[in-house]
Amino acid sequence: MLEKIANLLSEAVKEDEVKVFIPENPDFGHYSTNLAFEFAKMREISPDEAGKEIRNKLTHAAPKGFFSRVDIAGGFLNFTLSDETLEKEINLILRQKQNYGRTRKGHKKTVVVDYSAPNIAKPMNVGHLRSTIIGQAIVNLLRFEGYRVIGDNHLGDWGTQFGGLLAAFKKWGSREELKRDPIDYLVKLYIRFNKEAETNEELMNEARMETAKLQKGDRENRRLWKEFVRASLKEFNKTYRRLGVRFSVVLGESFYQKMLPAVVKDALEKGVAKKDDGAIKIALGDEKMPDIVIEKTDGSHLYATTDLAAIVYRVRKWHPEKILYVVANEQALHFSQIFKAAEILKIAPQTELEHVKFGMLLGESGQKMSTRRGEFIKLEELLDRAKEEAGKIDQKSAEQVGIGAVKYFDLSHDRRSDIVFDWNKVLNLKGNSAPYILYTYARLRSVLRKAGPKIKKRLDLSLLRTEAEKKTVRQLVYFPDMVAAAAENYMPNYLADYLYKLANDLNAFYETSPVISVEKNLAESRLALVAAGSVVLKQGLKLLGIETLEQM
RNA sequence: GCCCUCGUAGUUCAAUGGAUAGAACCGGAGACUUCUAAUCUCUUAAUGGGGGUUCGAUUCCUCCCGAGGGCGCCA
Repeated sequence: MLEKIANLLSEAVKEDEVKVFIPENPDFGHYSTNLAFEFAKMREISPDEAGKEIRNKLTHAAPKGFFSRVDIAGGFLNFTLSDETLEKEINLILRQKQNYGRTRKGHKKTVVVDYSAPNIAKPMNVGHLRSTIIGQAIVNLLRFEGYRVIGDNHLGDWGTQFGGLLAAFKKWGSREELKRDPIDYLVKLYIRFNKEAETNEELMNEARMETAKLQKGDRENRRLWKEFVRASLKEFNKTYRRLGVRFSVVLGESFYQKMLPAVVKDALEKGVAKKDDGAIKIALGDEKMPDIVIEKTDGSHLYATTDLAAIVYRVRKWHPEKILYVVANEQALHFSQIFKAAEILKIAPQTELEHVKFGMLLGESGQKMSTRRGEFIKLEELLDRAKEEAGKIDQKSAEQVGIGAVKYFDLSHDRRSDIVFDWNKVLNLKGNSAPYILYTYARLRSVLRKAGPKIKKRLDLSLLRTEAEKKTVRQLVYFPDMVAAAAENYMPNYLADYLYKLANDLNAFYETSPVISVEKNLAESRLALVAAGSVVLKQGLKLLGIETLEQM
């Protein structure tokens, strides 16, 4: 709708960039534009005059009866949609159901979303939560906008820590224990390794040797490493299943190892990389960014090299329009370096690379959570506690409500800012939370069930005149706009915020407007509103990765 | 030292350069013989400070103060 009005305006005044927004105050209509300010300045006339001129032009361009009124206030033009338009829109919701708001903006365009990326042999902690939850929401949103989306879990399955792990496992390891609780066991082994290595030089050397053997393809090490990966993945998948997260592909860092020498060779041939102190570096020619090492003196490669290889691979394989990296703020410098290098190397000329960054989770003290201080909470533990908390109110829906609450807590924040991790806040089941919206939905569904087939869903807007009803209608129509804004800016919190407001309006409507016990025509109109509300809540939550419940 | 983020009610968070800065939690007062009270209705309270750009600044620029993060031949 927002786009439609912008197009109408832009057609009317022959101007490309027209900004239309949703005014917060409903007295200012459904949509507003500040176009008259700009016009006034350009033509040196008063905003009022400019407004009138635009309004005249618009009435020719707009379909008859589309707006019920266009007001001029200062330099603002305020558009109020006619009942006819609103009615059409609500009926569209009822007809299209979960497809209401779906667009084809991304038709024939591909986006790769790199998200989650846990490390093998380490438990997923709340730090991984954000990437996983935000990443999945972005994947859902972009698909809804018609993009072909490749969700890629860039596993941390390669690196020097495997040397220590291999050495430790060969010395003290037991297959049975690995089977029983793989990640927990591997962590214990790794801790023991680090502790003993402090006093035992020999152990460190062994680890280095094991790493080298693994990288050269030693059969035994390769087999063990694969076992670690498989066991860890099995546990991760349990968590992903709980969270409703699904990847298109899971290509870890190890996947790109074979490509690394080629990346280095290419960079050397293009004259972008140079040998320096025995290592190979890419000079970025930017004061704000240190150069990046892509090959160490000993010939081995690094994180940065892998990332460059991943770009090459993704571009060749999917020809994406964009690659999004849903990774924490802390890695901002790393990604600017990589993107700059990609630019100089010309390995992704048609692809936009973007770091979709997110803030840290801080401990309750407001400080960074750290493993050292024992503040890093395991993801599974968090989910279990959320479930337990929700179970205090209702056992049957505990898992879904609890997990929904955790997801919503994350997604309702601006992803870029740090969040203070407070159990009470995360597990809050009241107010601005998933359970609040889920509860609203369940009540609406209950009304629909109780009404049964006796009452038809037939909308007559002239009957819906209370404040609560009008607010709800207004809010419903905004759904496609909010989804589009959330998708285009990779900001799921726009949608979360919207759903909360909608639920708020629906609850007020629910309190004040009985459906079943009223006169037939009114009942039918209200039931239509209930149905439309439930459709939008369900689909909106689904895009955030939260499943609704019919009863709770 | 250099670079990047961020300072909004008591607390935790919102606000694509727009109109009277919104919520939630906490505190206080009310509402269930009527479609589910995990609900609803009232109520107190905020843009760190100084300049600037603009018709208009929480938002952009600049300085100051304060907080966090990053600057590895780690990932």
